[in-house]
Amino acid sequence: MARTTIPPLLPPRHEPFKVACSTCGIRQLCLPMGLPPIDIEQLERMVKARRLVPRNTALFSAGDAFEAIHVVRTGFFKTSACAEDGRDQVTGFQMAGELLGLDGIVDGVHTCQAVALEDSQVCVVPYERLEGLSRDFERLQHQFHRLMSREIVRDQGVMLMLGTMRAEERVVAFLINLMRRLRARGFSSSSVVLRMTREEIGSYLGLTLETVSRTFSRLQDDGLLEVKAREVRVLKPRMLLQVIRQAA
Amino acid sequence: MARTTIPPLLPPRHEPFKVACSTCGIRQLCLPMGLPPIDIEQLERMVKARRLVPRNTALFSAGDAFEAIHVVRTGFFKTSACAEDGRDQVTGFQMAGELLGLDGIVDGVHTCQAVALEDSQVCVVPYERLEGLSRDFERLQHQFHRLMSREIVRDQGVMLMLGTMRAEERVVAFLINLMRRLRARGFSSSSVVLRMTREEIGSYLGLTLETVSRTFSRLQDDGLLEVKAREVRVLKPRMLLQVIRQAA
DNA sequence: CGTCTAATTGAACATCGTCAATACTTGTGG
DNA sequence: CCACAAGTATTGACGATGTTCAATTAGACG
Repeated sequence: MARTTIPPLLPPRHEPFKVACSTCGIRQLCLPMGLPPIDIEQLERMVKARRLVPRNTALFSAGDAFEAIHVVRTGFFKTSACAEDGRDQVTGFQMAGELLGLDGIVDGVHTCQAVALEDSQVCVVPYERLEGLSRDFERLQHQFHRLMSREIVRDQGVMLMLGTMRAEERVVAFLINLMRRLRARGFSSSSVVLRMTREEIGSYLGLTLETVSRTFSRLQDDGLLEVKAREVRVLKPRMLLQVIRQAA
Repeated sequence: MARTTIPPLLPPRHEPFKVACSTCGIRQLCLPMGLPPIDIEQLERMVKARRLVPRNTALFSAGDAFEAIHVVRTGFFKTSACAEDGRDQVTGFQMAGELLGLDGIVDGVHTCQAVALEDSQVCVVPYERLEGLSRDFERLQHQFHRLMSREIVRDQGVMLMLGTMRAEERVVAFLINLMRRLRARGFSSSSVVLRMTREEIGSYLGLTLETVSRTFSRLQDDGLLEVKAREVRVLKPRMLLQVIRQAA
C-alpha cells in the first residue's frame, strides 16, 4: 500500500493542534524570523492548524485548488513541477521553517506537487488570512515579501547550477547546500542521512541516478566523502568547496 | 565606448515623464492587469517616474541597493545572475509589462543584473510606496503577490527546461515562449527579430553558442524555420510544437 | 569602407546517458 | 525470526549528445 508512484491523498484534513509561534523551536528560521514579539502574536492568529503528513503522501498536487501556504514544522519534503507533456522534475527539497505552495498564488491553483519524504508536520496558513493580516501589520507584510523574494533568488541559484555546472559540481553544490541548511537547524555539519533517493537527487540536479551514484563513488574514492547508501560523511570540507570554486 | 562587458552606469537618474497607467497602451499586460479603474488610479500614485535605459546599459547590477521595482514599458531586457565564483548566466528576458528587480526584496540588495538589449523605458515603482499602498488597497496587494508568484512559476519552468530537455527542445521551447509573449503584445506570430546574441541565448538555455547556432541551422534544414542572422521566421508552427511534445 | 563583433561550420574529444547485470536495503508475511 | 520480494544503489561497457578549439564568413556600426 505504501510507496505508490502517485502518492495517496491525505485522509485527515486538519489536526487540531495548538499553535504557538512564540514558543516554537524553529521560529528563528520560519515566518517569525526577526519579528518582534508583538508581530509574532499576529502570526499565530494566521496559522489555522498544524497538519500531519505521513511519509510518501502528497500535501498538495498539481491542479489542486490553492488555499493556504504551508510551512514545514518537522520533517522533509520534495516539490516536483510537472509540464503538460508529462515531463516532471524535482524543483526543491524543503525542511523545517521553509515555505510550500507559493506557486499557487498566481492562478489559485497549484502547479507543483509537494510530497513528504518522511513523516512530517506543517503549519497551515490560509492565504486570505495572510493577505488580510499583512494589510494591518507592516512587518508581517514585509516578511512575507522577503520570503517570496528569497524563493526567487533560490530558484535563480538552481538555474545557475543547472545551466553552468558539470555533474560533480552539481552533486557537491547540492551536498553543501543541504548541509548548510541542516547546520542552521542544529544538525551535524559533517554527516547527513539523505532523505531522498538517488533518482530524486538526479531529477533535481538534471542528471540520471547512475551519474549521481557514480559521482558519489568517485568523491569517496578521492577521499572527500564517505558514502554508505544514504549516509554521507564529509571528510574534507575544504576540498569539497574547492570542487565548485575552481570551476568558472 | 559602447558594448563593454561591464555595462556603464546610467547617467541621468530620472526622466520627468508624466505617468498615466489608465491610458497606457500595455496596461492589460502590466501591473494594472485586470484591476478596476479605481485601483489603477492608485497604481499611478505608486509610479515615481519613467526612466530611459539606453541599449547595453545596466538598469541595476548585482550588489546595488534595492529601492524600486521596475516595469518594462518599452524595449527589451536580459537579467543575469552571478555567483561568487564568477560564474554567471542569463536567467531571463523581459519585455513590455514584465517586472524587474523582485530578487532585491529579500536582502535589500540586487543579486542579479538587468541590462537593456535595446533602448528601453521602464516605470519606477519605489518599493516602500508599493508596500504602503498595498496595505490600503487589497486588489493591488493581491496583484503584486500574483506577479511574484508568477515569477516563481516561470522559474520552475526554466528549471524544468534546463533539467530535462535536450538542446533542440530547449531552443524550440525558447522560441515558442518568446513568440507567445510577443503575440500577446500584438507582434507577428510567425516572425521575430531576436534582440539577443547566440551567446546570450546559449547562456539562458545552458548551452554553448555553437550548439544554439547549429540547432537553428538544423531546424532550418528541416524546413521548420527560416533563420537569417537574428531574424527568425516560423514556417511549420505545428511541427515546432511537436519537437517538444514528442519528448517526455 | 574598414574594423570589430557575431554567427556559422567542421573535426576531435569529453561528458553524461542508456542499457544491463549485480548487490544491497528495507519492509512484509510466513 | 527468517526468507522473500520490491525497491534502491552500484558498476561496467558502449554510444549519443553537446563542448572545445579553430577557421571562415557575415553583419553591424562608426
